[in-house]
Amino acid sequence: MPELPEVETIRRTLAGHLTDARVTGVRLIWPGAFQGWGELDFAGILTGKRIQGLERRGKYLLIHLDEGWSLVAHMRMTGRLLYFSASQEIGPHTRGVFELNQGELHFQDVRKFGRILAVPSAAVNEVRGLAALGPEPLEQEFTPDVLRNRLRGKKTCLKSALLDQRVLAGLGNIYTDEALFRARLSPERPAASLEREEAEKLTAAIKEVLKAGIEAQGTSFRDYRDANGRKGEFQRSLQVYGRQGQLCTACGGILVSKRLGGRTAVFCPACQV
DNA sequence: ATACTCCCCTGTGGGC
DNA sequence: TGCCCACAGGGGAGTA
Repeated sequence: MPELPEVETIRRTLAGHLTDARVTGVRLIWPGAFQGWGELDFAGILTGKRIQGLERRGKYLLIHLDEGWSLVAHMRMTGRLLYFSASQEIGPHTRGVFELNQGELHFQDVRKFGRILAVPSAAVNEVRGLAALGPEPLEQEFTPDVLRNRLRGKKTCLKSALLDQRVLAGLGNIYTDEALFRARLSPERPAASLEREEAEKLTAAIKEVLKAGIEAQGTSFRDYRDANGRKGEFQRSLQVYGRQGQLCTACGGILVSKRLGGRTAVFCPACQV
């Protein structure tokens, strides 16, 4: 579910509530979502620790605790981290509750794909998935040259390459479709075929659409909510995602959807070349 | 290494 | 109306 703008919004809406809070207890309702470290169990690691700060890397949310521990959380498709200032009844999809000295943090996840790991802060970079993460698209270091280098030698289409978190971190199905439309590039283009000028357009489009997504506090196409349970607004600004069969906002043609690398891409076959 | 497909789950919406 | 199937903001395992 959450892509970079949604995870960033969760981080921002959670930071004020959690920073300096102490974990007083942990209730694992569906333990499969939580993983400890070696012989140390998840609840044992957390209990008593104080939260020092929150960090985002790609679609991962890192919650840094004192005494050298961190939580690595990934929402996958339907995960939510919700903060409540007072004790709150659990819902049917609540997989775990972090009791704090002030309030509670609930992890909800309909599809049970999301995971939260407790790891030594020094070992965060070794966590599978995090280890091979590509560059952060909103950092200055992410340039057209970097993008072209990352796509060099790839045999897949542009859409699949952009979804590969090792190429760059944080794009998912919504924002790849939107970025490709803004750059007027077809998702079917061979990833390695971008000319210099096209890479410039795509780099700019990726940065713009992610910034706009963050500004709108994410896309609530269906499940996504921030830490306060609020929806985002970016679904109102989507130009292609979910609009197959509707009119292209640029040329008035019909948007098409096509399965590429196991995911659905929506695009304008006339505008995007 | 790279690039596919399948799979993990539950809920929903469209077609019949 | 009800049933069945396909599909859903993701990514890991397994396979060529």
